[in-house]
Amino acid sequence: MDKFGSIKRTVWCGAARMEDVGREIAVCGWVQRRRDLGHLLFVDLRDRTGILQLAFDDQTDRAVFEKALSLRSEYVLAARGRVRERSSKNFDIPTGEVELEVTELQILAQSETPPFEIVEDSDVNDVLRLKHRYLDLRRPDMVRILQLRHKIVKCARDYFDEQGFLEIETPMLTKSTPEGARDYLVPSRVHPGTFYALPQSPQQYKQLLMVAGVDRYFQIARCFRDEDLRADRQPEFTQIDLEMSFVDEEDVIAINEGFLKRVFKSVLGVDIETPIQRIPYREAMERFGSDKPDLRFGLELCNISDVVANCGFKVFSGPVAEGGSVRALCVPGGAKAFPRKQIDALTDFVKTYGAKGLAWMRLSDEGATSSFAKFMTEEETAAILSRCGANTGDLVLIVGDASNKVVFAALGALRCEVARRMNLIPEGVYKLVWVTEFPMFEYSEEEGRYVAVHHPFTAPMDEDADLVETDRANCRAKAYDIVLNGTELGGGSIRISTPEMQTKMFRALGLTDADAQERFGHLLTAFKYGAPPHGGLAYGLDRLVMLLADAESIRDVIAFPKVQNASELMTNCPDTVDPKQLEELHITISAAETE
RNA sequence: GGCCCAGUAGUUCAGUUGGUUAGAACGCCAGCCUGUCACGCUGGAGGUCGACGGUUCGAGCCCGUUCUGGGUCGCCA
Repeated sequence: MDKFGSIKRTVWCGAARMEDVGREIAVCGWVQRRRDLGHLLFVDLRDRTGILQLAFDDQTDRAVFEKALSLRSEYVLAARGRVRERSSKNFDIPTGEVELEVTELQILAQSETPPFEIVEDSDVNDVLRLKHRYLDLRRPDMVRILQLRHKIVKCARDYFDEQGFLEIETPMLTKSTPEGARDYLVPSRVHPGTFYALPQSPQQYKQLLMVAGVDRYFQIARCFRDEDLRADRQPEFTQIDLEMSFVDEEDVIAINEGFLKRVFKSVLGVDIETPIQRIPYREAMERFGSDKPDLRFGLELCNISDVVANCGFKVFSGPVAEGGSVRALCVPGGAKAFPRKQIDALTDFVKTYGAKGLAWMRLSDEGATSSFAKFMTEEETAAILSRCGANTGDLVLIVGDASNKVVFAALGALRCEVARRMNLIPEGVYKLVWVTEFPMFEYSEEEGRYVAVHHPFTAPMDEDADLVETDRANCRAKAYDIVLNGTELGGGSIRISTPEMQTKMFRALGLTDADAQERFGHLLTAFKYGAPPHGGLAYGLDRLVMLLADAESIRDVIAFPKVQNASELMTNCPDTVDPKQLEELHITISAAETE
């Protein structure tokens, strides 16, 4: 092994070009591959910018050649030499017209044979990749994602800085306000029996910054939620978080359309159209069965409740009578695309969303066939087809349930599934939409009370302000989500900024004034000292990177992600701790897992 | 907490109806090779078939349990 120092890098591996021919340069990197031709030896040297071929032969310098013979995959090298034109060129890589004729070689580190090859588009399983994430991150596709992520964050910093925003850090050790997601807790040593919570978002702090007169704040904010993971959900994630004073919805939306325009242009070179389309929540649910509709394809839902309200088929008439609905998805050309077996699979699919079944109707040249023909008159069947606008060759899929929530969930998901199966989703298309006028409250069966759909600091729409007290079910909020291709990228709202309305809000959520004071007293008190009207938005940075990088999993866009059970495979955490640490924290473990 | 999927060499996989000594490619090791670039050629090493238990004359294959991962519903103010 050689001591580092006498060879210092002058250029990155990926940078060498024809115009460098004749220049003396020095490069550093890892051995990607060695090609031993006997009296001639080639080594591909890789750093994060690319690959440069090093050339050795036994005539020029015997000692350097012998040293090169000992090289193996992933050895770390520093090499100095002269750039020369290759006698046979490789036009597949950017540096492929040149090579480095090495005159001085240092081996800075040896490497064991890595557990998997460091190559692009590796199909090695996730466990192995994550256990050796430092190797996984050497792969060019991972390097590109890290760079893309950096670029997006840089773009956010530049843009919001230009718009007069101050980047301010808010605490990681905060007060637990258990409303919504589970908190990660941190025990206090100094105050026995008490706990900090890691922030689920900087929400309250950023509002307090508005009271402080900061006016425009943003932060690349790490957030924590102790809930189960998904392909697009990690317990520890990052938001681009911002808040503005003296604004209404239009101002927040305008600033963010500027940001989205900028980030799409600078990262993907894509021009997005502004203003971005807006759809009220109610309409999004009716048309797409989702509050984050994917607008890259059609397949809108159709309400057939009134058509089937009095039909003989109880599966349809029942839900309508019970206050639910029956809705249909008309699939053009679906009659052939979905044979019986496929429809059975779709039935299983909708059942996962709570639907009791999936009714279907095919319209072919021979007429209509359906899963419910014997329960219905021809007129009733015809009425459904007519309502759906079904043509010959189409398939109509129908879900009815006493709960509209189930109908929307099942059909909203089915709509996307059908589009996937029929390849209706165009690639390289970015459909952004603002979903607005979210309901303020949602009744939680589990808790037996109304809970905030967004969060309890969201302001009601001006025309619905009285409904906070009188009709929670129909009260709408000044809340908006930005949705990209069916994924919620971010969300925000205009906030409540008076103690009176905030107090009303807490009461509406079933909190006593004493509870509200105990949990949110800081905010209520702050609002007594002159809170400007304010609002903001937070993006899920990881999801944004995922979509722009076209990554399948959120793990691919986070340097050191956690796996589904929220552990981290490389460092093996969470882990037990020394009893002494627990003692200092005044903690006793009551039910330890037996190892 | 529920449901679904996967686990065979270092890696990615194949493995017939349950039947002799579990194969391939890549990687690794050794030898040969002066223009390769997924170098080539020759040879070699490498396996607790995730684990445990059961059925069977016999299990990589069938059954049960379990572990590890993935997806998803619930959950995610």
